[in-house]
Amino acid sequence: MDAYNYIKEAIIHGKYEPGMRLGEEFLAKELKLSRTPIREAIKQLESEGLVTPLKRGVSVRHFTREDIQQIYDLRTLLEGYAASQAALHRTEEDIQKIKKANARYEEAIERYQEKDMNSIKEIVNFNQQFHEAIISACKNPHIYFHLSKVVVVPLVFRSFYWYNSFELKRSLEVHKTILLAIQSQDSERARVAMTEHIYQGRDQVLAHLDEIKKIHVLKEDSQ
Amino acid sequence: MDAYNYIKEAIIHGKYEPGMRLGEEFLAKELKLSRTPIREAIKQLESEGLVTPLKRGVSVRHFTREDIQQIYDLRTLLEGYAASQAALHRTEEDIQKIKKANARYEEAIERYQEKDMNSIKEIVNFNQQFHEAIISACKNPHIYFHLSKVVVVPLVFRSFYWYNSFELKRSLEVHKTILLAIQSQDSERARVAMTEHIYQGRDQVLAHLDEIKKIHVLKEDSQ
DNA sequence: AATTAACGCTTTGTATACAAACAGTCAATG
DNA sequence: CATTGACTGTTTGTATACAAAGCGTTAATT
Repeated sequence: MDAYNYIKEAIIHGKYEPGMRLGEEFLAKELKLSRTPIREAIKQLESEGLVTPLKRGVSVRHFTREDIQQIYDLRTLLEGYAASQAALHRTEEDIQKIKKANARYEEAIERYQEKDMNSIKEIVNFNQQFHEAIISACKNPHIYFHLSKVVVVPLVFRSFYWYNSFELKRSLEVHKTILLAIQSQDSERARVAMTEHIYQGRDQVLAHLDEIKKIHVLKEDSQ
Repeated sequence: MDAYNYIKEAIIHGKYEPGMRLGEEFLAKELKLSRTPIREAIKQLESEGLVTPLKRGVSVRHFTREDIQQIYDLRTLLEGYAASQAALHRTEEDIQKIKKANARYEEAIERYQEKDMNSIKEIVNFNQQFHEAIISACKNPHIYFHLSKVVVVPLVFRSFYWYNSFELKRSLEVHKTILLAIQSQDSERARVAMTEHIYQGRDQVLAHLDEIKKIHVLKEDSQ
């Protein structure tokens, strides 16, 4: 794995906590690389907004309540639109992909063990596949490109950390509603259901924002 | 000016044409720098989508008709939303800023000389200030952040290259309509007017897409 | 005692050297 | 004649060395 993805994952999973300073030398040692590739990775992360520039170096970005409100407003707008367009332009193949992702999501939820990192990673991953399948079904690759930067994965990951079994199942049901709307080309319903779904995710993030600053990464988690 | 901005400007103004390969060594000579800072700049431009990765190195991104359609769809969605929110949340100060930008825009249009690069640059610049003033009036800095990446400046620049005096004045009138709607907190009107305005810009780009591949950068333009 | 100047240490920015990967060419072989 | 293989030159990827800029601490002066 290259420097960019390594650092990104570390931020997503909370290994590098919000506010933590990321010195080049430090990262170079951590990844056993020289500073050159590290610097390039940092530049990219900076342009995505995952780290914020300091007077010297960067630190892991910290998101305030207000940030989260605003980011999710943006996300509902874009992903709601994507869902509505997907309903209009989806092919049979798109539908199969969405179904498949959601089936895997369902399986992962059944296997779910509270607060187990690998279990969460799995769920987050299939959830992401579901959303991405819809976004790519809208036939506007530029939406996909930009949404992948709007969706701040650390926040999504945190929201799943706090889901309980019931909430996961509810989220699964909403996924099914969205799928059905897209399948039956009901674009407005798809938009509204997606919008509501994302707002629920936002509420989850906001509800648990203060509880801990860091999700503890367990030993057995690091491969 | 740093490597990133230099290359970006060169792409915007057509000095580096779409499809042109940008080798590190070449850019290093051009900017009289070593490859190290060049590479960092390229990584950033890549993550913004201004250049596309090749098997080896990158080339200046070429936008197809379809790309332009899709990008502008996205832009209307976001900037239409921004205008509607600006209408709801604008302060008196915001209005003054928008007015001021538009006044300068008007002056620049009066001074306009067809196909003169500096004249166009000036107009593009004040137009941008107008749009940015509205976006920042919507009080969601994340929208600003992402819109600045959605709005592909090379395309905007090209569209202005082809505007004639009449079209510029019409665009000015639409600006005034948008301003009025924001001032009177008519959010839906602001959204619709902005959306229409951007679609007009898109039509302009599409209409002249084939005419030339490159806008010739005049000697006296390079400072 | 407080303010500032200067020094040294840490960290980032840039250049250069070297290693690795890729593309194109030419020759050998079926 | 086409296809494959090795060779060569070019370009990117990484490491390291050095330059420049920031920050903290200490010492000197008021």
